[in-house]
Amino acid sequence: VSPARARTSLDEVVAAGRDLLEAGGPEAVTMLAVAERVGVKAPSLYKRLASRDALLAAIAKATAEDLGRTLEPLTRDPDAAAALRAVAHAFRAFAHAHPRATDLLFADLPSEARTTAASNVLVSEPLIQLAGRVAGPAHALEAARLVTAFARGFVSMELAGAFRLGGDVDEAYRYGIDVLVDALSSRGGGGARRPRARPVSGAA
Amino acid sequence: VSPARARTSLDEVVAAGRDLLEAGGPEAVTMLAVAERVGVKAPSLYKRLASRDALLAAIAKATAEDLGRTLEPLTRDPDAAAALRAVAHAFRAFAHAHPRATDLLFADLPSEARTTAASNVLVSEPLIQLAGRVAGPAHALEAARLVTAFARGFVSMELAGAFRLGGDVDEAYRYGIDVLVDALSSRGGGGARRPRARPVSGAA
DNA sequence: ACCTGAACACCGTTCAAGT
DNA sequence: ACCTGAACACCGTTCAAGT
Repeated sequence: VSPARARTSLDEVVAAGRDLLEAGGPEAVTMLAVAERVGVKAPSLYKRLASRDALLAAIAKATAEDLGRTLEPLTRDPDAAAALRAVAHAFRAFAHAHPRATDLLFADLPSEARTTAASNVLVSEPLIQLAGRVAGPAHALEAARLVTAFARGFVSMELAGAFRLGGDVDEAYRYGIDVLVDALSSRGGGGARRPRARPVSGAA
Repeated sequence: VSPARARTSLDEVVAAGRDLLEAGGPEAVTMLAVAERVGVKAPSLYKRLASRDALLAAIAKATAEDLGRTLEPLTRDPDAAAALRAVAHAFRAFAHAHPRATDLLFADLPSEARTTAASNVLVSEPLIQLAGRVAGPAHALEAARLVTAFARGFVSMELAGAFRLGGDVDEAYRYGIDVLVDALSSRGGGGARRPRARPVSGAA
């Protein structure tokens, strides 16, 4: 006789999870709510995913991929300092567009699978290379971590509502990024603020 | 007849919650586990706290107070740049000593009560004044946010295990703090690295 | 091969009743 | 005035049974 045909898919399940996460936070990502959204009963989800934690990890991974696709092209600007600033501002814009998912990317996961995603994207090859172009190859990794840590910290505090002492928050972010990029530039290799004609990889 | 006498207290309940949090993460902070620890049944906890969220908020608040007490004295060093570096390193040490609680301070809370605590401590009066001494009064708030965001971002990524590309993590933090403090100093008011005899509050 | 209903363990929370 | 046992709703997860 006819075996039951699949009524949903892993992608659909993850997409439903992302919607619920953005709409109501992690606590709204219930196996029951996800199941209802994809037109299935909760136990069926376990054909696609081992657990709710695995679902959250899958959401984090999908988000990390989106973020990576958003940022990567920006690292190619021949003006390395401008590229680094652009990446930082694009990260913040992404976080504003997907606040809960960005939070999840860094923070929420129990167990191991958690920040793997975030670290792989945000301190990944293209960003480290870019940081090396700005700060000099000897400090590539440290410079990437410096910018990443600032951006992540600023945005997470901002999303959590930690900036309630007034002041222009956009301006504070721009100030921070400018200070960082300028400092890294002047410590790093050659011309700090002069755009370079093309990427260099071993400048003194 | 004799009314039942109190078998525990709010302080004891919060202390039990902090122990459980540090030992097993937020999911280990169960009303049942807390109740067992203080020698009471779970429903009795609701005489002290409105909800589990209120317990987490109380834990965050207590942690914020500890952190504030740890950092505040360091802001008094007449050498403002040295003081700012010391605050940053002390914050990281605190986070290493109380990783789950520090995470909670910034991230975990549902509802409103959450990051109130963190923001009130980490971007509070003494820190803003200190940042103003380093970067000049016009940029006090932005400079405080810059250092705070970096420290919070770095430490949270570190605690989440996001730094697995090798490199000396201690050194990366020191590098970041030094770059930041130097950059703020040279942008800010008067003598960047020369210690000042006593705090100033309105330097050009 | 995927689906479902029923069931289990666990948890936050309420409440009537005890002292 | 604080304590408790019992109960409820909700949730993640398992599993035997259906197609």
